[in-house]
Amino acid sequence: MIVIDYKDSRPIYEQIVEKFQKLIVKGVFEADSQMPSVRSLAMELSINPNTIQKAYAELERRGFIYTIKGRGNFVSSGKEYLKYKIGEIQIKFDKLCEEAESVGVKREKIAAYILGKEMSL
Amino acid sequence: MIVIDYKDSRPIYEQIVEKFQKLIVKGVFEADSQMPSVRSLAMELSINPNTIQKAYAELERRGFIYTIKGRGNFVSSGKEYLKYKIGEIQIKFDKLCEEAESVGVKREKIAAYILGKEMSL
DNA sequence: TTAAGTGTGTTAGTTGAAATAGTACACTTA
DNA sequence: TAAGTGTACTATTTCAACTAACACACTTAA
Repeated sequence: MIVIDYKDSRPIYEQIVEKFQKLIVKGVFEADSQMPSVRSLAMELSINPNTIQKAYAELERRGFIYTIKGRGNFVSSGKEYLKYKIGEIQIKFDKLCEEAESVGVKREKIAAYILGKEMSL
Repeated sequence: MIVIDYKDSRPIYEQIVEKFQKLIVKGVFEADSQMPSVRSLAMELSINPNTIQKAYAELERRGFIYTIKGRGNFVSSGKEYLKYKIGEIQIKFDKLCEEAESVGVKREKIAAYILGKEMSL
């Protein structure tokens, strides 16, 4: 199911995150179904359990899975990740708006630019 | 004028960039006045000329100074850096808007959020 | 209670990209 | 031509990210 590409320069845990993320977004897994345990997947891929752990922690941070200590990792209900992602985007807009204001660009101007009513900031 | 802080974890060239940037923004240097040469400043700070070169290249990229080969580096006219910075911010807004649209957030909604007419995206 | 499963935390080793240095080259001016 | 300037190439160093080893803690079922 999951294959590591050692020609790929990206870290292993990142490859794992991406692959599960795609599968979950596609709806391949049922909500609340159990993920492979960190040990079994590590064994299958011949890598250290900590690397799977790191991937799972990131998937949890992004809202794709949730963890119950001693029981395992489980797939989140489908829309959790969208909520997470929009939250992240909102934070980025907040920071960027502050940055723009610090160089004299007003919010009205930003809004107009985004709506295509102004060609530049 | 410029002092390196070796307790500071940031790289030397970055410290130099920041210090000159602040001085130039403050208007301490006249426009078109000459910067210290890479060699003289390197000598003064007891570091390699390439490190100064790297700092100056970054300052040029940001629009704070300009270079004439064989002659030296010179301070840009005051407003160059603002133009640069606003350009950078514009690019970031473009990317962020695309990202938002990819998860179903419309531009109208973004504009409304930025203007404070909506509490969240 | 115990055994076998699960995740977690701490520490140590590895490795690759970024930072810095050494050196040689090219342009500008007097 | 000499003494100043910036620049390019390569080598070395350093440090943070990644991965691994191992011990600990929780959950469940027999």
